[in-house]
Amino acid sequence: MKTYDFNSIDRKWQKYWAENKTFKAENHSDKPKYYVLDMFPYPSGAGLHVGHPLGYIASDIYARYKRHKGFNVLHPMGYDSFGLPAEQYAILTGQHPAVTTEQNIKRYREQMDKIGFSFDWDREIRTSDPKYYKWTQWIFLQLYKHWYNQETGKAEPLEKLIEIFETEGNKNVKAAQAQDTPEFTAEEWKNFSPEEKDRILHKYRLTYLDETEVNWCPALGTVLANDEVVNGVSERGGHPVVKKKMVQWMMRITAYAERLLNDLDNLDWPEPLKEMQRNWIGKSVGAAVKFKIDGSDKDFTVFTTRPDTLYGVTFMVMAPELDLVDEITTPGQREAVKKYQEQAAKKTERERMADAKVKTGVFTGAYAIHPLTGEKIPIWISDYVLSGYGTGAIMAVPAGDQRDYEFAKQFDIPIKNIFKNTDISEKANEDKEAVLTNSDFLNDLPAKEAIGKMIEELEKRGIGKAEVNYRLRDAVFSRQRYWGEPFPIYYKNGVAYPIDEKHLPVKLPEVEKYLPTEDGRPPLGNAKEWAWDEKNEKIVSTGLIDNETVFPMELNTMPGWAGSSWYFNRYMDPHNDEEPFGKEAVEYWKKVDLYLGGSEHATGHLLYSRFWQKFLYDIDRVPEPEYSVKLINQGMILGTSAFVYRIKGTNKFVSLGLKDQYETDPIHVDVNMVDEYDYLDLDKFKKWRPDFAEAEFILEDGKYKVGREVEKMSKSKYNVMNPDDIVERYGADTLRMYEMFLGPIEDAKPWNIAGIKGVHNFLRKFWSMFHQDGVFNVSLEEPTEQELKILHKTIKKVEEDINKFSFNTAISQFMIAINELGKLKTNKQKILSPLVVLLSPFAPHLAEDLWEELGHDKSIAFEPYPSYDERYLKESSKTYPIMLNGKMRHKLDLSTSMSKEEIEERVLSDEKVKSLLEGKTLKKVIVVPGKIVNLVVS
RNA sequence: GCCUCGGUGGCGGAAUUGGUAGACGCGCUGGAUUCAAAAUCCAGUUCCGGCAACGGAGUGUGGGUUCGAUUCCCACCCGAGGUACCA
Repeated sequence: MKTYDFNSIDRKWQKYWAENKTFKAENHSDKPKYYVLDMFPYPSGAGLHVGHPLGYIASDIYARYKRHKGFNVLHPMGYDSFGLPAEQYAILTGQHPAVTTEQNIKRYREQMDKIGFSFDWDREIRTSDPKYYKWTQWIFLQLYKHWYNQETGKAEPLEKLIEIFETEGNKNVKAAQAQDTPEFTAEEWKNFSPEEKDRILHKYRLTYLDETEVNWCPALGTVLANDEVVNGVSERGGHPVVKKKMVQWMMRITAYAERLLNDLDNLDWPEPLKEMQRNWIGKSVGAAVKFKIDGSDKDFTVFTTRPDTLYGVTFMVMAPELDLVDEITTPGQREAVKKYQEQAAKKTERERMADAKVKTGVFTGAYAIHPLTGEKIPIWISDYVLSGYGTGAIMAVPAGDQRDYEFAKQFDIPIKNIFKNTDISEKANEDKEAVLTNSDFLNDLPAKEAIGKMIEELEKRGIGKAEVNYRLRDAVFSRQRYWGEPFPIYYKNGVAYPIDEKHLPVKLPEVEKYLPTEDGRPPLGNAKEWAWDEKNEKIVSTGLIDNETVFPMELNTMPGWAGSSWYFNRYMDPHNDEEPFGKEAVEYWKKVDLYLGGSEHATGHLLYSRFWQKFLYDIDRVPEPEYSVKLINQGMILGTSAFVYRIKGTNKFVSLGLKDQYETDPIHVDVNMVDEYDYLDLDKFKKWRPDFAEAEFILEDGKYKVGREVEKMSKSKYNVMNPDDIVERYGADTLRMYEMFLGPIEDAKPWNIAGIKGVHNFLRKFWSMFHQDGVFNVSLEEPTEQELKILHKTIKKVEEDINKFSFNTAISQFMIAINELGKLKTNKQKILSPLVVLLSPFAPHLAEDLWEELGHDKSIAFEPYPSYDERYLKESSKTYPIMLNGKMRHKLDLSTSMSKEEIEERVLSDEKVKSLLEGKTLKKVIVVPGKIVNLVVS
């Protein structure tokens, strides 16, 4: 007898879709377009685990749903295939990263194919493919050739800037630029040497070289961007990170800070994610105030959000790294200052954070002059002031800032109380409602009013002005790595020059070793063919470098986020060799309509890609300033780790229930060696690792019970579950539906297959409705009113749920329908046929198969989505709860056509209601039609 | 510390312009089928009391608004994520 044979159904239809290119998206269509995108994966050696497909399944359901709704759907997939693990594997084994990457991609593809995604694989892209990174390099060059004009609020070609320089110098130019840009006239500009001009232009470019303090990770041998450093250690591997000054390529993302911040308001993104980006950008509004240095004509500027507290300043603090510190330090203090600076420089990020509780610092011996009172104010240095934020110097107001307060207490600096009726003997008063005193013209004002007044006064006297500051910093774009995009850059006399666009892609050269060179240069320093012949415009052997005609090329590569910052646009036109993507294609697809991915990319990929999109928008390459207006975060699927407990210093393992009697170390064991009742397979365990071969056990009831804990899924925790086994055992449709049934997409949830039976049963029941004794048997009879009601209710609810991305409740609706129809033993074609279409996004393999059995010769994928008929949703009567003071006491079936008055009359005449009201006074009757009747009694 | 989100049965989770709390699934209990088991089907399943009808309690805790609160307001407790000397 034939049964629901999911394995052969899966294979049959996966083959069919591939052969017929069912999901190929065209760039022309009469249908409206819809673009559904998943964050593409990094193809790691471990393969897909059950967490990866969660988002892919959700987006696939929605993509398939949209096809049924008559949309031309773009649903692509690709690989973020440059990255660290492949390179580290190469260092260990000598295997070229391209080879392992290729293998991993093959495995990923096989696994994805088994789940039945409706991707258009003809559009697959890989960031490590020269045909792709050609355009990543191209975008880099465009950034290199543009500057950010704050007057027009967008990026403009450098030629335009040069024009301005030639006519009026840079005096009136408002640009995002380096802080140390000198001021010059048109005349001076014309007299600059070409090198000087280059150097100056460099200060304006959107990508530029700069010696900056970077996060240097010695263990990884590379620099890291701020978002790659978590709690003072590297995100990958958890290695210590130190500050180091290095010349690096930078991305001037700060130019876009305001737009990146403002445009968040128009995005339909999860609120926490938007909040993370807002905090990361960290806008603060305040004032810049100029302080003169006592006994010198030098001055310096501080940034403050509380200019109203200027009268409370009792000392100044500078970051120890600030150049100005050396200039102002008095001979007497020189040694102490130097010692402190050295200490501060040596600290790792982590140490600095750990030491944050106690304020440290040194007096420079110098004094500043208070701009309003003329008082002498001592200047200190301390690492609680950061060189990278604001001007790296602050005015300290111990009465109004807790950090300044602690510093003052630590070093016995006077604290001047500038707040009325406030006790500051214990801590500073940071309340903005506090009213000022001892503050001259600001007396009796709260901060809100005083800030504006102070700024007005500062501007009038020319000693300060309103200013906005951002926490966001320019992004480091260089990595000392091999497996990334090379820069199309060479160096002549220490100045960087671009390699012309027509020579792209600049292909990654072969190297013998993937480690840095012996003299500490990045891995590309090992390349034999890595020099630029300027005359012949081609890459030649490094041995030919003469710095006359042949020059060294850039040895750094681009970071992981380069390729992922624009891939969504490439999918629109993935095989274009003339442009990154054609105008016509982007005009058609415009932007991503639905983007699915994890929130861990909030301040990395999701911020950088918005930045590049805005740049591409400015240079008129894309029609939208935001590439993804709707974004959903899928939650992580966590693993359920298993532990055995080894008695300290022995090779003896004690079962969970008895472990408290011993001193033990918990050890992760592979979850595949543990059964569903948490009992360990001892034979497998002994064979697992050689040092366990002789293991002894202390059992309870003859068995070994493991401990369980929910953790992130990872190879090292031995808690990874692969989707392949589930697909083999239950079929792809069961995996798809089960992952969705687990709970809301956004929630993190531990993986357990306890409930998978329920979903699998549903699919088998559904199959059974079309078959009798295993033989296809569907009736052409007209459905009854009752059957139609079930159908139309289901259509309505499922569609509502899909539109809310509430796939777990949509699946519940299917189960309810099947239970109800099962009771009626329905096998009518007119009921089952629309239900198959409805189910198709969730269980596409089964749906295709039943669709074929129903006599169709085309894929179900483009079948119109059934619509519901209101008439079948109306109830003729409803069971009303009858409540007494809000508590349910009785039920009555009443016609839905009755008016409020009729309902009230009918309820009050009911015998049971009469008996309930006995001995009580009825004060009020509340009737909510279709919902409840509430009797208010006393 | 600050920001954001959340707290509902044995478990995953439903339900909010305030209106029958616990849909659906898992698990569990009983029954049918079977020599038996698995599978399947039927019934029950928030907790307490009761054979039952029924009664009482109940959405983290305490208060408030309301005829009526999981939903709104106030205070607090707990958990998750983010962030941390950003002046």
